[in-house]
This record gives sequence, structure tokens and C-alpha cells, in this order.
Amino acid sequence: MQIKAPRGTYDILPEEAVKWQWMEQIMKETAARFGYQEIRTPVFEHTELFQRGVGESTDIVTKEMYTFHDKSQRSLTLRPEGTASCTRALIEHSLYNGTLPIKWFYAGPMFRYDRPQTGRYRQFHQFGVEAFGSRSPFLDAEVLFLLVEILQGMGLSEYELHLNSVGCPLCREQYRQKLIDHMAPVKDKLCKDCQVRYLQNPLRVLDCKEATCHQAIINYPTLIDNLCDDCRTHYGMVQQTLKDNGIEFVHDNNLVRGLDYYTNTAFEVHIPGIGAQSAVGGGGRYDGLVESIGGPSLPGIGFALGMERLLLAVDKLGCVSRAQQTVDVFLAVMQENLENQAASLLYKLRQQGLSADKDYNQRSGRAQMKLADKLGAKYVILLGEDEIKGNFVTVRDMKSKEQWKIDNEGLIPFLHECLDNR
RNA sequence: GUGGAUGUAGCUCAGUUGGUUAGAGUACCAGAUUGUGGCUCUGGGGGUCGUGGGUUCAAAUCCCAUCAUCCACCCCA
Repeated sequence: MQIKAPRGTYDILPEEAVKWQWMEQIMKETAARFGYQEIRTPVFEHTELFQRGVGESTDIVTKEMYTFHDKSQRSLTLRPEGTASCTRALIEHSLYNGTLPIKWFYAGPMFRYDRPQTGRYRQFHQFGVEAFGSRSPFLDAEVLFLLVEILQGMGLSEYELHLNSVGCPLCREQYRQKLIDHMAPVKDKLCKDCQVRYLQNPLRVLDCKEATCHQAIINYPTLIDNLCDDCRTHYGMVQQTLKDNGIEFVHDNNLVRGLDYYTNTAFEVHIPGIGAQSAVGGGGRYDGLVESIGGPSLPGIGFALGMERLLLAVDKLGCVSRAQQTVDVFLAVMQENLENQAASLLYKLRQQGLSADKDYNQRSGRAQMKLADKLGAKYVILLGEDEIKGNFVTVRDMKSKEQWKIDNEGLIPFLHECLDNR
């Protein structure tokens, strides 16, 4: 049987890779403008990091991790997300002793064992940012501003930003109890999944899509009405800052993020029309995370964007124009016995900073011209017996069809001048 | 993990109630133009019909299994 890319993985071929470069460029440039620096962490970590960092009860840890043992029987896991690794690096290098906040961005592959569908892969890519060491609501706003700036930079203005606050451990625990009390009398009416959620993580009943569940718990107490004073004030300032700066969002009582580490601000960005997996990004504040994986008490906030979903949206909404990669000069060789000289000339052109290419399959002169055309060559250099004898080359402008005989010595300056004048 | 749809050339797809050598468009290569591109014309290569079993005189076609893709659920990016 022919070997294919494993389930849920795929190749990014050159044509597609151009789009990735374009997208990464926007992301990195925007993050830099906001004062975020790149960090690169390993793609695998000790399994324990994710168990503690992401949360034992999450779907990611319970059923989606690529976990394996290396030859020394260490349990390692391909990273399912980026925040845990960043936090580990922060602690490992004691960076919390330095200037705060620390503002990082990263981009790279993540791995989750899940059933593939449009916009969902087993190896997928995220761009994310993390800011450690400040609880300021203005930092929350900055992170959201950065997120929106990236979307707009990609020409994606049709997004929906959902916002909520999941409170701090203190007020959330009180709220949790209140919610359980509210649901207790009607728990039999909940769907199967929600029966389990009711016991393990009652907040997640709120974002169940079953209409019957929503009806059963109608008039439920909301998170926002049960925040403590500090959390309420914090959330209010985040919202106000966004409003003051014209960033549209909707407060969403049902938004409860799946990862255990979130506190206070939680958010999700959706782009309608790219399939069922419409969440292109999500994030929030995680003030307890650093401590929970062995560091000092240090607050943090971040988000992650799904890169293939963003490209899906870009393709769907068709708002990019990307130039085809072309070559400045194509070298057409008219006699086989001139290959040595052709190779030297080609190398020389490239050393002089020109993009140049030639045929390697003994094509006829005509076929070489066709190839030059296909590669988008601006100029073709013809090299044949006449040229060699006369110490010159023939240069053809592919657009105007003009041709000149140029001295060997004058060739490079001539080409540079031609290209500069285009 | 659950349910549904679909797998024929690199790509997009035809292929009749099971019947002889599986087709088209496009892409690729060559020639017309032996040293000159886009257009046109002519020719050519390329398929174990996803894979493995079964039914049949005969299977791309019917049955089973398996793998993969897509859609939805779950969940998330």
C-alpha cells in the first residue's frame, strides 16, 4: 500500500506555503509592534506538565494527547497547546525575577488526537501570545487589541468576539455551588453529557447546545451577577477599555472555556461561514497557572489563534492578493556542449543577487522558452555557439520581446539596470 | 468515541440493467517552429478503478471487512 500522510495531517505545498508566510509575517510584525517577543519551546514535554497545566479533567488531557514513552521510559507528550510550555519556560529560567510583564508570542504545530473534519486536524498550527506578571485590566485589553489587529491585518473584519468573566477561585467556587443548587431539582432533565458535566464541571452545562438543557436551567444565576467586587471591577474595566477604543464584542453568559486554568477574563473569536469549527481563536486570563505548575504566584493572560482556520476564512472571504513567485532571469542554453559555461554563468548571476534559473532536462530551445514563460522570467539569456565565439550573450525582454547583444563584462550591470527600471 | 456520505489518471469528473481493450477535460511531455514563450493544431506517456476478501462464466459496477476523505455530534484552534 502506498504511504500517505497520517490521518489528520497534511502537506503544505509551495503554493499554499506562500499563504502561510504571508500570514506569519502579519502575526509576527503585529506582535512585535505590541512589544511581544518570540519564544520557541520544544514540541514535546513531560506528560505531567500538561496534566497539571491544562487540567486532569479536560478533554485534551483525558482523550486527546499524543503520549509516548521514550527509550528511557520517560512519559512524554506532543504539545496539545502552547501556554503550558511557555509557563514552564518562564519558571525554568526564573524570568519572573526580571522585568515584568514578560510578553511572548509563539507559532508552531500542536497535536491533538481527535477526529478530523474541516478546520480540525491532528497536527495543526497555533499562533499565540502570553503576558505574565500583571493583573492590569488594561493588559487584558491590550491582548484583545492585538488579537483584533491581527485579524484585521489579514482582512478578516467579519469576526465575532465573545467575552465573559469566569471569576477568581473564591467567587467561582461560591457561584459553582449556587449553580449546583439551581440545577439539582432539574438534573434529570439534562442530556446525558450534561449529567456528567453536572457532577464534574457544572459551569460547562451553560454552553451545552441542547435546547432542552437550556430550558431546564432557565433563569439560571449568571457568572457576571456573582462575581466578587474585585472581579466585577476588573471585568468592567476590560469592557470599558474595549468600548472606548471601538472594539466590538458581545458579553456571553454561556462562554465557559474548557481549560481548567482560566480566571477572570475569558474570550473566544468566531468567524461564521467556515464550517462547524468556527472558533478561530480563544484565550483568557490564568492567574493561578504559574503557581499550579510549581512557580511563584504570578498572573498571566494570553490567547491562541488556529492558523488553518484563519486561512480557511481568508480563502472563503477572498480578501488577499498574493503575487506569484517569479524569477528575474532564465538562462536558455542552445547547445548541449555549453552546459559547463552555462552553469558558471548561472552561478555568477545568482552570486550577484539576481534570481536565476535554467532547464536541467535537455529541452529544445523552444521548450526552454516555454519553461521560462511558465516560471515568469522577466528576461531570458540565450547562450549558443554565436555568443561564445563573440564573447557576448543575447538578452531578451520577455514582455516587450526586444533583444540585445550584451558583452560578457557588461551583462550584470545591464541586467541590474533593466530590473531597476521596471 | 458516535452517526451519515463518498473513494475511477497529478487535478475535476463520466462510466448504461454486472459484459470484450476503463473514457473526457485539464495538467504534463514531444512535434508542427532542428536558436525564441503565451494562441492554435497533432501525437504521446500516465490507472493493480482506495485496499483485502466474497458472489458470478464475467465485477469499476453487487455483498462484507478495512483504510482514508468529507459532513455532523462531542470538543476545541
